[in-house]
Amino acid sequence: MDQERPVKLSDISKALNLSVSTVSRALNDSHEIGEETKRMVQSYASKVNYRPNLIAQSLKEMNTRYIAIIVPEISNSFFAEIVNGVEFVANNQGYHVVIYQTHDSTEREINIIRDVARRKADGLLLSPSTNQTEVNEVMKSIGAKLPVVYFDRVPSDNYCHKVVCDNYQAAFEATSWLIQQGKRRIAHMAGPSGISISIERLAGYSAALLHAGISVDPNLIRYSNFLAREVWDNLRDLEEKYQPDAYFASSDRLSFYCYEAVQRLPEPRASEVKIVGFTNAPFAHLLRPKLSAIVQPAFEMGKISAEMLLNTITKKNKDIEYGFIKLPAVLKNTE
Amino acid sequence: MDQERPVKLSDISKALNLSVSTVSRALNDSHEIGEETKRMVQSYASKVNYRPNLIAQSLKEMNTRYIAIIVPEISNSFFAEIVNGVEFVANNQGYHVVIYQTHDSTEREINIIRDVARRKADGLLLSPSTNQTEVNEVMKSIGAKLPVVYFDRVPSDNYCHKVVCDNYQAAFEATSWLIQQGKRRIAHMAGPSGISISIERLAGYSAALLHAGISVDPNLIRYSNFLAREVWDNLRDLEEKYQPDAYFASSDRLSFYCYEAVQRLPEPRASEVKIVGFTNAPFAHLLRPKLSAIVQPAFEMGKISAEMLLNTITKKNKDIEYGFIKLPAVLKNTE
DNA sequence: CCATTTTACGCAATCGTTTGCGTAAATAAT
DNA sequence: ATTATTTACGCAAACGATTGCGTAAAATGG
Repeated sequence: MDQERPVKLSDISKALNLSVSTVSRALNDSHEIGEETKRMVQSYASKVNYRPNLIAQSLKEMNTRYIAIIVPEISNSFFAEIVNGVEFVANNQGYHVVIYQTHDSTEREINIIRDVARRKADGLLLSPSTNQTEVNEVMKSIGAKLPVVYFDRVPSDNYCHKVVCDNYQAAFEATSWLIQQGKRRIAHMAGPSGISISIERLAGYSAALLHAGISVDPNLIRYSNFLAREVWDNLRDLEEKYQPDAYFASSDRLSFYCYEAVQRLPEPRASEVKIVGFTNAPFAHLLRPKLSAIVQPAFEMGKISAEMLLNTITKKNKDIEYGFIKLPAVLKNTE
Repeated sequence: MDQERPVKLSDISKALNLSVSTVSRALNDSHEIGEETKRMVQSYASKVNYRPNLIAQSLKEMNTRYIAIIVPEISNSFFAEIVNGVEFVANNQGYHVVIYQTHDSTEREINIIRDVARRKADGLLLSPSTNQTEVNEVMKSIGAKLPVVYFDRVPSDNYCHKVVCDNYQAAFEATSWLIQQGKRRIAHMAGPSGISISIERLAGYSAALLHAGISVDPNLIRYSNFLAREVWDNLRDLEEKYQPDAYFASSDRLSFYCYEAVQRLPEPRASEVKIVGFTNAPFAHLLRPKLSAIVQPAFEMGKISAEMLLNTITKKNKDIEYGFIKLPAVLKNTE
């Protein structure tokens, strides 16, 4: 028969005529409990299926053995892979990973950060949608030593832990590859102008053009907020006025929206225009015509982020040594 | 200056020369606290950025105001949409949603369920990878009144809450459409044979064939565990021996693995073989040749699941009335 | 054989909240 | 003016676990 109510230490202590503290120590295999008593307690506990109440434990220990990760959208393969890398490391060290998504809403993001702090997560992995100063505000206001590692989109200052891929290099290579294919009028579909990844990818794109002796035309650079409508509007405008011969899309979603819009163009443009974009979608290589992909080492990024975070959690008394890791991305699905 | 340590009730009570209980009541707007005192306390609390410790609250209240959802893989668009539906409802009612993934591992699934119980989540949404009797075992052993709603993959018994899409109908329509297209040798790439969705989809497939006067050939039915390798092996074998003229794939991942394998076949088969499969991938419609898609109302399923769960959580004293909701799926991307 | 250490356990405080109950002072009722 | 009621607050227990400290009994030492 199944008990109606989870069994707790005092249930065991009553049943065995022992004190609660003795039971607790016996279950934790303390040296100050007799071997025989330990066996008694442990066998009884497993018989009645005792499981310590993690809330009570957390309150006492002031840690929760879980870390939180906040991402814009879990369905985005890039972030899903990051989460998998994080789980891989965290689970090995006995930590659980709690996933939150912001759907690119600043309000949600702030609420989640506050909640994570109030629930006393042991650490936080964050790729902020929100602008930097606002994130700083929130971080201050929670008034706690909540260890944070930023990934993908990171603050510019150096007093925090950061894990990114080499966006500049990746954008440089992608753009250079398009140039090698004979393209000269390369449009850049960029993300929001404020955030780190947009800035670095734009820089790489510009550098590649200049390196090839092509001047950077601001008209060919379009910012948008990961929304299909904005990408489509930008693309229509570009097509009407400038007819680029290639597109470089700066993120997963932008890549697909851009690809879709190009495919809807009348021939021969639909098949002539080349597209290269950041994406970790596992099925991107199935598209015809091809979508050339800059693939980030997302799983690895997740692993490293989690390792950095867990390090600062366990060595929290030591002086902090801020880390900044930058990993290479690779260009795939070229011909 | 930011405080080093989160401020707690006793900090406020000392600063204001009040008792902790008075402070607590003042912050909770209790009627037995004077208006002036309330204002004092509230303004001071917000000045020092007081946030109640949710762990302590949970321990006292014996609820946590969050629900857990366990899915095989968050990168799977179907499950990601479900999660979004769940969040939509839960957040509106003041609940947080904690997402876990099993990666189709029974061991992970069981560990997660145990952990969810120990952390005293107020409820659980579950699409079990694990076989039914084993799940029942675990549910018994946690010895708690943890409300559960099953979705997608559900147990066969009627003493639980369930939300699914009409798999039989969807499979019937998909298969019938292939028959209308003139296909007769339709292979079925099915999921693991034990679980509800596989059984129902197979039934719909078979019924459609019989309805059209085509006999069901067991050789054309292949089970697999959502692994690319298995799908590819099955497909190679089918191609060598039976040369089906169409494939019906029974899940998101199976659809893409199957599509990919077919595209690698030598022409003219690659473009002649028609494929229809379950998928909620947002970019499935970009594929050429087409992948016809059975799209499940995932967001809706998530919403309904969450509503059912929150109902049983808040009305837990009332007698339980088990619900079983079945929603229609639609066939898209046909010509 | 007595003094000292070790063994094995219990008592009580603690983590940060909430809440039932008790009680002074203030107000209202008679 | 005396009693009854309300108002506004404090004390202490509780949620379930962990742990420092105290202390009998047992083991050890000289």
